[in-house]
Amino acid sequence: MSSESAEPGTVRPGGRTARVRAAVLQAAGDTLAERGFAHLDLADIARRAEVGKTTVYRRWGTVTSLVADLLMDMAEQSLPRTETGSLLGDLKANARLVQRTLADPRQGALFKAVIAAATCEAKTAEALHHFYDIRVNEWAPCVQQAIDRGEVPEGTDAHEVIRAVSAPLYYRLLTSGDRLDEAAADRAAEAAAAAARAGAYLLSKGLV
Amino acid sequence: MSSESAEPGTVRPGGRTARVRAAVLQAAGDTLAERGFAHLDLADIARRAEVGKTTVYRRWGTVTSLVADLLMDMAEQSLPRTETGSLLGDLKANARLVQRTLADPRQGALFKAVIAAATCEAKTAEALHHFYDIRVNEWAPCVQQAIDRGEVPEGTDAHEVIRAVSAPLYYRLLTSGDRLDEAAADRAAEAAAAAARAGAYLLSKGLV
DNA sequence: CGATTAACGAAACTGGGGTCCCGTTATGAG
DNA sequence: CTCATAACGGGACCCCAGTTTCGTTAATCG
Repeated sequence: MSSESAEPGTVRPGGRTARVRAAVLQAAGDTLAERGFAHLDLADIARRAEVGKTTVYRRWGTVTSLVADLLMDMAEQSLPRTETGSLLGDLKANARLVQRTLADPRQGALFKAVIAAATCEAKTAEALHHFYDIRVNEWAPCVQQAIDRGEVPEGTDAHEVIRAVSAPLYYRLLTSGDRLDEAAADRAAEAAAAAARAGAYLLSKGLV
Repeated sequence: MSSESAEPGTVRPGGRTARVRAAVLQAAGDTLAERGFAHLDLADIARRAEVGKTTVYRRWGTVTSLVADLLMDMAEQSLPRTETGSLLGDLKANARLVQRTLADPRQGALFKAVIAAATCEAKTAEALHHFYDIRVNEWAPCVQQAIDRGEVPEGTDAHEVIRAVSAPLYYRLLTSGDRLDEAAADRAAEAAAAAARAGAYLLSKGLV
C-alpha cells in the first residue's frame, strides 16, 4: 500500500538478483583497482559485468553508492586473527596482515579507491567506517589480553592501540611513494606496543 | 623550431596568466572543499573563476591535473614551526597544528579531496608526496634536537617520528567519523614521543 | 506446477561535459 | 612606443554518461 516500493533487490534477493549483484561488485572492484576512482562510470561497469546498464543505474544510481555496497560486501569477509601469546607478536601479526593487503597491487589500489570514494559521500563514508569498526573489533581483544597479562597499564584503550598499528601504514600508502615493506609493518607494531606500554593510550587521556 | 610548443603559461607567466591561475586555483579549492572530489568538472570551475572554459581545459586538461597544480601552490605556503624546548612539546605543537587544520571544515574537506585526487593519477600523487615531504622536512629538525639533548636514542629516524605524529590524525579523519579534538592530537604526540624514546624508529630497523 | 509481478535488459532519447575553431586581448621583447 | 604572438574567451559542435520507456525473464508463493 506504500506509494513507493522498497529498494529493488530486496523482495526477491535470490537467484538472478544475487548473480547480478555479485557480477557488478566484482566488476566494480576490478575497475576501481586498475582505473582508480576518478574516471569511473556505471555504464562501463555494466559492460564489464555483462549486465544491463539500466539495472546498474536502477539499483545503485551513483558510483559512490556502488562503492558503499562493495564495502558492505567486503566487511562480511573478515579474516580471523592469529594469537601469538604476546602483545608485540599479535600487533606484528596484525601489521603484517595490513601491510600485505596494502602492498598487494590489486588490493592496495582498491583500498585507495575506496577511501577516495568515502571522501565524496556521507553514506559511503559510513560504510567505510563500519568496515574498519569490524576490523578493529576483531583485533582489539589481543590488547585486552595484554592488559590481563600486565603488559600494558589498566585502562588502555584497546581500539586505539589497534588503530595505531594501521595508521602509519595507511599514512604511508596515501602520502608517500615509498613501498610498504615488512620493516614498515614491524616498526608500526613496535611503536604502538611501546606507546601502549608507556600509557599513551589510557582512556582517561582521550575521553571520547 | 620544436614541433610542439611548451605548456601554455610558461612563456608569458605574468599579468593576466597569473591572475587566471590564481582565480582558477581559488575556485578549485573552494569547490573541492564544499562539493568534494567526485562530481567535479572543469566547466563548473571555469564558471566560478569567471574564466573561459577553454582556458581551463587548455592549461590543466583534467581535474587531477588541476589538483596537482593546486598542491604545488599549497606546498609553497609553508607555516614555520614553533620550538618549545622539549620533544614532547614540539610534537604536540605539530600535532595541534595538523589537528586544527584537519578539523577545520574547509581545510579538512580540502585535504580529504586532495588525497582522493592523488589516488587517481601518478602525477597528482607525486605532487601530494612532495607537499608532505616539505612539511615533514620543516619539522624533522626538532627530533634531531631531541637526539642532541639525549631525549631519544642516536640513530632515530627524525622523518619517521614526524610522520608518526600525523598518521593517527589522518587515519582517524579518513576511516572514522569521530571528530578530531585536541585530545587526539596530544595522544598522537605522546605516542610518537614514547615510541621514539623506546627506540622504535631507529634507522637500522627500517633501512629504507 | 502455474500465476503474479519483481527485477532485468534492449533501445531510443537527452543534456551537459569536453573539444575545436577562430577572433580578441595584452604580455614581454626590442 | 610598437610589434609579434602567447594566452585568453565566445560559440558551435560532438560524444557519451545517465534517464526514460516498455517489453522480457524468472523468483517466489500457493
